[in-house]
Amino acid sequence: MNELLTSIGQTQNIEQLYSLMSPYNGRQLSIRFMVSILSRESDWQRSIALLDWMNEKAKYSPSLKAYNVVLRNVLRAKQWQFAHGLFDEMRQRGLSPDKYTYSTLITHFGKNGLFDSSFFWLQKMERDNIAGDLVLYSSLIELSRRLGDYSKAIIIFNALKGSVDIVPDLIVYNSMISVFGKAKLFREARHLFQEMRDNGVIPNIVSYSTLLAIYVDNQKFVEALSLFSELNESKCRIDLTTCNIMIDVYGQLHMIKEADCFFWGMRNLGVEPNVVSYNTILRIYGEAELFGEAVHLFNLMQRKSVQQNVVTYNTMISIYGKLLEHEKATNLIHKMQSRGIQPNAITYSTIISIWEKAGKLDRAAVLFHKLRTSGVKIDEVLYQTMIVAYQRAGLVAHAKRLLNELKTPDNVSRETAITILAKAGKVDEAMWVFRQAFDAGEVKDISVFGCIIDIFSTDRKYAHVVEVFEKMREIGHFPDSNVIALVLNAFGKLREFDRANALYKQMFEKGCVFPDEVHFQMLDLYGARRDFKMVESLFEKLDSHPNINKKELHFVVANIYERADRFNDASRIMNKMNHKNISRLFC
DNA sequence: CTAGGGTTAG
Repeated sequence: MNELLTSIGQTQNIEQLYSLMSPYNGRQLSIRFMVSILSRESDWQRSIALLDWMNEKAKYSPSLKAYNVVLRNVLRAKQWQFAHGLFDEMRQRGLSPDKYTYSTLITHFGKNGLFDSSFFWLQKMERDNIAGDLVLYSSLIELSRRLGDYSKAIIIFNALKGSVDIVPDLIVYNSMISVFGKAKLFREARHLFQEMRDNGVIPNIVSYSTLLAIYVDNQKFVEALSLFSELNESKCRIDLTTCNIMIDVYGQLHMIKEADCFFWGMRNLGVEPNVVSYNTILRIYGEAELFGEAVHLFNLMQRKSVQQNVVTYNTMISIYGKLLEHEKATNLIHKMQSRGIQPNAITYSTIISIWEKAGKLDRAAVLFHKLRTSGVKIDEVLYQTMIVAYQRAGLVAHAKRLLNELKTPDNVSRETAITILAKAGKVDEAMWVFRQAFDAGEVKDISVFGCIIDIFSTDRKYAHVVEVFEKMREIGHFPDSNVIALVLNAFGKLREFDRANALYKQMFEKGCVFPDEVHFQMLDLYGARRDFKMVESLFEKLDSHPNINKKELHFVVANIYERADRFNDASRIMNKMNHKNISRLFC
């Protein structure tokens, strides 16, 4: 048997494989043996051939395990169609897919950005009543997070915590710190540290650096510094990523000396700076107009063994732009290409702005045209940069032409076109492109939905808000707190109170956390409908909720009663708050 | 037989 295994491993093609197996036609090779052959096989076509041989020639059917292994190989080879076929085949053979089957399908599709397929398999799994395990839930949370669907990630996290046999671990918690942070639910993100400890999970350096980065992204430097000192008091050892974040913190706080000290002192902490550390301090030098230091550091990187990357060049190009040295900036683009580093959309938008400021708009226009015809990926910032360049140069007609061309986009995705049109206030055009793109199944990015819901709301096109929201739900996205607030508002304006109520209740029950404003908005809606029973019941629910600003809550509710000319109720609410404050003094 | 987390540039 071992001989057979070795010779199968050495087989070159499928015919040879079949001839090797043919002496065993009709004989019972053990299933375990076949699975061991299959799991050694990484070539997806050969593993399918082996499976076919089992099905057609051998006198037994391949087991579920065998199919799972082949499926893994097919998915690793990114043969998506084959994976679907294989799944159907196993069903036809009376095999019921198990959690490994689904886990493999869901994670592989998800890792490759095929999110709808991933959720398609998840739904199938749920229909089969197969319970997911921790790793599967964790992958789903990650998937939703990468999609920007933070509400969905939160809903999955709550489902996970609600199940009896699954206990969240360090990795899920760290993912969720990022999810809450990205959803701008900072209080919830911070609170997870406590929840972790309560559940016997000790936060590690990744937990700290995740939350640090969130604070920095949102300019919450006081919180960042306080968390950093908490980190120093903990047993966690500081690592490279955290150092890089801290250099950035000091830089953004304009504490150049501290940033500099941190960068040059990293080695003393036992942490070797990498290209991200260098890029960060390079940007800080540039922002502080320490141009000599910047140029010196850029050259130092080349002498040291730090591999410069596209970010290094983009940063340096922008520094030359600040110095009004557009020739030097341009030269850097050639230099990076000669070193095998390909410029990207950020490089191009940087240089277009630099050329525009240097009065070389023609050059920018030529470059932009070249990019559009050469198939380079043009994102919304790059496209927008060219529009703004035309506008600043007073060439309004050209700017308008670029906007017009987005109605039938060629080299930009329709998602990009929608966002640019929406942000430029071209509401009808944006909706037109959106409807077409949605029907063609091209709208996937949740931020596109958010973006148009935003502008329609500002434009008071409430029916449009609802239409886009429904389409968003149709493809399985959940609304974030901003979208919820806008949709509740739209429902209110359209006098669709029941739908507003249903949406709010559903999201609330699934454990979605919303900023206070969303709750207050629902209170407002109940008030507008003069449904004071609901006002009271929601008020009580929120009043016992630990994370809600009680003072504001009382003001909001009192205000609702005042507007409804129910002054007794208004003063009852205000008294309740005052009474509470007084009793707290004696506690 | 699967397998999940943090940092830089417009």
